[in-house]
Amino acid sequence: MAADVLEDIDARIAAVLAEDGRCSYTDLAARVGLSVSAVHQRVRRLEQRGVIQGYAARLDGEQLGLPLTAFVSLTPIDPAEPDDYPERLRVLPQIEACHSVAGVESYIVKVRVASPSALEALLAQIRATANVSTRTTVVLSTPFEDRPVAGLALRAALQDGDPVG
Amino acid sequence: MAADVLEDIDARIAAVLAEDGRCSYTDLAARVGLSVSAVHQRVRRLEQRGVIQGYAARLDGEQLGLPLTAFVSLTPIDPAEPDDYPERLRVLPQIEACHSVAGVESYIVKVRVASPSALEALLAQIRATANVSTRTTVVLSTPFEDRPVAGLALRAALQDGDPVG
DNA sequence: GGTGAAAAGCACACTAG
DNA sequence: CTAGTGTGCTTTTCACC
Repeated sequence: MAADVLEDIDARIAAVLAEDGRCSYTDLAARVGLSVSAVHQRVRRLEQRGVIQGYAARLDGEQLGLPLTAFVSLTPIDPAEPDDYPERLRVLPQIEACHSVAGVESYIVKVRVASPSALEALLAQIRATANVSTRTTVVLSTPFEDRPVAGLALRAALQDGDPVG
Repeated sequence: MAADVLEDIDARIAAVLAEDGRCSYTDLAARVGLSVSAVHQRVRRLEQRGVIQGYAARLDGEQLGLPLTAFVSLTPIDPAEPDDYPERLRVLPQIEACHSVAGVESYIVKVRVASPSALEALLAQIRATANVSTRTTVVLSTPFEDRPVAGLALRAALQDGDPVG
């Protein structure tokens, strides 16, 4: 389905909304050089097609009382088991993301917790609910995160349709 | 217990905005059971305090022509070098996040590219600009990602102030 | 695909209690 | 914090190109 990459205008709309998710259609229209209705229509189409999956406030984990981030790599203990790990892990709200990966381990999950002891407890929960062994990498600091998807900014800046990669 | 965790109401406001970043103040007020002016004031305070750092559209990388995600672990080649890796890496738009971590490697970055060959090129760029060796873990699929920060949903659901973690 | 105009709704800054 | 007022802007739809 990756056959047709986004149109240039749509890419620029997406780029603006990736940076400022609350941008008004009026502003958006001015920035991309279209009428308000046209922009509105395009945004709705992007939402319907699932290119825009939603809008979210970016929150500061530290100020929310969850200063400790870590990546946990999971290795199944019983390889014969059905692979429903994501469903099992989904119930743990401390898990922010879950990726199936190619490598020695099967999954990488990103977690956010309040303290080292909370991390300890969470790891126990992960091992118990998913029947896996874990390897944990603690995050010391995060210079940057959640940057706009690659190429959008570039394409928007260049105002052309050159493929980026 | 974390010195000053968010007030309950603020946590619920943050939870709503984390899920629906374009929610109107009118809706928000109805959902958290406050007047519009009060909610407006609280949101502004949360933005000023940096608890809410901004708003972003969540985009589908695959549909944007960047179907390949990977985690790249970096190890400095020259340990005597000044540690300005984040600044050097920031110029590469394919890098979505950069974390300093405790472990064998010094950094983990998350990248999004169009193809395996684009990944190959990016890895060369990373090694060249940061003078590091790399270890790459390719993401096969992402069952979930960017979930609302842990505890917020819980606290909002329970509508009380029990600590989570 | 695009425009522009009209009605309804909302943001925002007030005020007073 | 609530409640209300008011202006201007935004959203949304509709007819039309």
